[in-house]
Amino acid sequence: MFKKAKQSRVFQDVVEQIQDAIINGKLSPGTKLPPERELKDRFNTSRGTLREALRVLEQKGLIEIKLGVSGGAIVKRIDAEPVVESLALLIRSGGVSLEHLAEFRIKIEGRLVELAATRATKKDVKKLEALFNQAKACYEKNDWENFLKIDEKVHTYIGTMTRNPVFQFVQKSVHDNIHRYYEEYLPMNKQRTLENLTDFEKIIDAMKVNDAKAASAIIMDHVKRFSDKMQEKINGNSK
Amino acid sequence: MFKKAKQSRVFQDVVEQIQDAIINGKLSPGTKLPPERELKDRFNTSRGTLREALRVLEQKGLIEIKLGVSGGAIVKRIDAEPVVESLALLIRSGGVSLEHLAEFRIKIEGRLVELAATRATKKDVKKLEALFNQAKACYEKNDWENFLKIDEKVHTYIGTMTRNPVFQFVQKSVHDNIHRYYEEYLPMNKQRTLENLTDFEKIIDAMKVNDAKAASAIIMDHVKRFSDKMQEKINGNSK
DNA sequence: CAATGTCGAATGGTTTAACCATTGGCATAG
DNA sequence: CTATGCCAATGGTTAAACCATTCGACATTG
Repeated sequence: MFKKAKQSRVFQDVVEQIQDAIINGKLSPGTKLPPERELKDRFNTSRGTLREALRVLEQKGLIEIKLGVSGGAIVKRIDAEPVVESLALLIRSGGVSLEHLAEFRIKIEGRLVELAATRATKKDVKKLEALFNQAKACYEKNDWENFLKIDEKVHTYIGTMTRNPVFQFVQKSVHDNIHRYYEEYLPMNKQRTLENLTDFEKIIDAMKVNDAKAASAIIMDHVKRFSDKMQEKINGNSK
Repeated sequence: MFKKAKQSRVFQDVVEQIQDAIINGKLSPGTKLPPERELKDRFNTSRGTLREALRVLEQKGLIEIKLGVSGGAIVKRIDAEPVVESLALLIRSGGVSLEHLAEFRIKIEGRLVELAATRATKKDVKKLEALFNQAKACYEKNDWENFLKIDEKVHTYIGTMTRNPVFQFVQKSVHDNIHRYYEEYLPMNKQRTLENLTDFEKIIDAMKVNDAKAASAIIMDHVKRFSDKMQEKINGNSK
């Protein structure tokens, strides 16, 4: 019947006005807002209050604030970063275990790769091959740290290949957060890295011919195998 | 080689300290932080700066601020709200279309229901049946608005049944945002509501016997059917 | 005694005015 | 022309005061 009475906080009104202007395209990405001392007059408020509004907008990822002369608030292109960050907060605090994450990956990543394989272009394959060569170089130099970094890039890039931002930020959030566990519980070695590299090569081959079914099967096997190993390790350590 | 030099903004340091304390469980949900005038002394900063930090924490969904005597900042239980909100921003600004969301649902929701069906308890089935009866009552009273609300609750509850918070967050974020589109582009009618209700009943039957495969097939068909209809409607309207 | 009204203190919200810190351009010296 | 250093614009921070909301304590009234 009734809505909650709107709370009257001046800075919220300022946030809404600027946010609406950005969403409606009245302020495009790259536009510089006037300096604080001018904005405060326009909104007929104090600098402190205005700055609280700017903090909120910054946190929402709508503006970026630069220092110095010719600094100020600049309208940002809206991206998935705030989603990834808040999802990360949830994961880090919300009783999300490695097992939860692994289960999610096992169920979901096959489908994501399916989509990526279906939509893979020659350019995508080229990009993947470039990453493969970097990974191979790390393998040969026994540089596990950078190998893992490239591995994460690969997963993120495959997310991009879906051409669907929802998949992209889910993939990014999961991998951002799973990586910490990897480093802690599943230290790489020559054999494990080779295994990873082999899977990677197989996936590229499947992507080349847009074989969604094959690509999906490979990744699901890959994820499952690594998750099981990590789980073993964790159980073993806790004994 | 080098990391970006940390920018020196006092309020960011305050945010980090409080955020870390919350994430590490040193501050549990429900805990009240000291009043601003006391916090400012503890952090050795001014009230203005402290308040900017509180704004950021509030926006992150980590604290809630109440007015009046015995008011103040209270640590919140972290939930999916910030994810939902930032996702909504992305969608509203055109970064994510209905098509993107629908594609994601079609690929993912089957897997989620699989898991839910596998883990369904008698209590879960009872809860679903209760929701079913509410939905049926709305159907008979032609109360579409509340029907949709219950429909959303059902999807959220099925997310809960996975016993996996990652699935829960994703499900909630997607459905919160897809719902707006439903109301705008796919007004319910008697026939469509009945169709929805029938699918619901079938899923409950599958859940009762933990038939993951059947439950998954039903939901995937359901999602696909409704997404197609909505897409048709949108394409039709834009002509 | 119970319901109601009133007041005051605690706390967040806002304002003002000043100063500090960073940055980039411009003037000046070499 | 180049390099140095100064200056002004702009965000960051501080301090002190006042306003607005809330809630408990106490008084008033029936």
